[in-house]
Amino acid sequence: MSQIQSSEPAPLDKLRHSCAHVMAQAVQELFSGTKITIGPAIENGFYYDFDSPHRFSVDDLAKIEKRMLEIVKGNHEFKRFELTKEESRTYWAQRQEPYKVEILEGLEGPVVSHYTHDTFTDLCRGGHSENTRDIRHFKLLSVAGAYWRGDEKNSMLQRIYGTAWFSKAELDAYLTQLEEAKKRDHRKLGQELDLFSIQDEAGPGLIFWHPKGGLVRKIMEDWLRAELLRRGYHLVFTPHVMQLKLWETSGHTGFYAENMFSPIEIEKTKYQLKPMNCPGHILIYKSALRSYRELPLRLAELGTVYRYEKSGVVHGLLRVRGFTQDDAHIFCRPDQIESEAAACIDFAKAALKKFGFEKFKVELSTWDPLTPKNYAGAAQDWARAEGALVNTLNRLGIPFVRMVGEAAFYGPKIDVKLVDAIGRAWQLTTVQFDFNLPQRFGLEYVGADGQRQQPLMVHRALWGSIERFFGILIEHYAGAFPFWLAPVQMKILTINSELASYAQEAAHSLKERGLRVEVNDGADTLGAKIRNATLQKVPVLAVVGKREKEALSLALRLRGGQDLGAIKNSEIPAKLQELLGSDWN
RNA sequence: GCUGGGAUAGCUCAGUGGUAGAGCACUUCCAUGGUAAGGAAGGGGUCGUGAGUUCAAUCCUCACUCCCAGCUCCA
Repeated sequence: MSQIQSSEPAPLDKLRHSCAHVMAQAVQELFSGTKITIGPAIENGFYYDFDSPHRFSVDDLAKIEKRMLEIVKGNHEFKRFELTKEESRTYWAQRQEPYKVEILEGLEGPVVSHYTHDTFTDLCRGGHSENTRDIRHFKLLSVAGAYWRGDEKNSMLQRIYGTAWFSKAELDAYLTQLEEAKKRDHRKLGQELDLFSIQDEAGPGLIFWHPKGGLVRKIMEDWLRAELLRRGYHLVFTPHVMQLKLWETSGHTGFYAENMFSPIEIEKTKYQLKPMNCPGHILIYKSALRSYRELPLRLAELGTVYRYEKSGVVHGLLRVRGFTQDDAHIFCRPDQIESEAAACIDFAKAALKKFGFEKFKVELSTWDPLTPKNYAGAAQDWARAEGALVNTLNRLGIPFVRMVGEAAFYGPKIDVKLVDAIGRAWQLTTVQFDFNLPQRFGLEYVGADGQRQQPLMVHRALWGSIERFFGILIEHYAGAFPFWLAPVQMKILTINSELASYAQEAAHSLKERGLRVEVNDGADTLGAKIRNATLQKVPVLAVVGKREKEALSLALRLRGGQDLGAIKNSEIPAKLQELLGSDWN
């Protein structure tokens, strides 16, 4: 059932929602005492939430599917009928479906619609297939917990997820896609390619960057630092622990406490591990009397922060407890706010595009005027800040979704989200407007008229965090990093042991010319060496045999299979540059 | 944090109330091979941690830690 959908759902959504009804029927038949709640169509499928004395396991799914197939083959029509709310309440109360009774409370209008097929009826706004025979190609996927009405204060229901399609081909394609997504899971690839690890002995959500992952990170950071300097930022470094009272001034102990590690006490003074970089940059701003001529002052830091995340939410590189933000704080005059916000968005586009991302979703997160106590600052400041961000987005012609109540405690923000290989959306870029911290810290600059003024602040991170962005990159490229980003760009493989010294010499000379080259001169056969290097997704394989040695060359093969034949060592960089184009650097 | 499922060699996993096994990886030896796994031998595990039941626990019970799926929350 779904009472919150718009009037006419898409045909595929109708099919999926109908499939959810059929599943609910099967579940209620097979597991007595099961109460139904809601079961909408979702992207790629559907779910239904049940309250049941039975604990559903993956093994139950096959049983439920079998019964569903029988129901579907019964060629039952989906029939709509209406009851007044009062009639409906009686109906559901008699059937002992308390969740349906509760849903009714929230519905408007004198009558509510119901849908029936075979023996099953649901309170439902509708949008259904005509007949159960339309539902042929479905599969139940998983069982999980879900809070009633999505509120963690409510009881936990059991949710069964499934997928349904018009044709078998579409269903199979979707299931194959799920398999493919699993293969490019960054946690799996991170281990297989020896990029990073998370160690039980060290703690959850804390990342160890291995040599190869560290090298990719170094390349990412080099690109970013160069771009920061080119765009008028200053690079700074600030301490990881600072006195707790600084965080009281900033408001973090009040508004952000539940996300912070506990303070550390030393010599009777409390220190706080930093959850954000802003106060550090503010102290640098305050270290001198600033002139309006210095603004905008853009302070950037690859700043490592630590945040307490609930144990159930840490996830590979994508949700961690210690991470490095590509952070910056821009101190500016009120008349500069829109141009600075626009420059941030331009920078963000460049930073994502460089890594192969073209598509993303933009959200404008605003405060919720109904709960002002969750935010710092006055209503008119929030309105003004929001107006500035809306103007910027409109002027750039960027479509966005407004997210009420999603703002940071100190100001509204523009967020950019990317969708990963498995369809999850992850927040990366954030551009946040802040009129609050400048006030709390008493920031000033001397205006053209010699009067002290208060600057405004823009917080921004482009990749969000290097860990998260790296995780998404691994999945995006399925571990096959483009040549310029690959930790090992070329692997030289010897045919027999007599070629080891020539291979080392060739590697040395290519390294001198800036290529990241490794040699495999071990005892494996050539076939095994090729297989290993291929599994490591090395972009260029270079085979050395007697012929190549005599011609001072290497026989190159690109990832993907393109055979370049033997090329003289001295000509290799130029040849690769020519072939690889934008992947070269 | 919540619901459910897990934790056995570096990795992927099998297995049993009488203290363990495979494949890959690793080491050594043989082989010197031309584009996705050459052959042989060997080393390696307090079976996540701590209690309990038992003559005996990797296996059964409980607690904890961590991991996985989802929910809630977030960069």
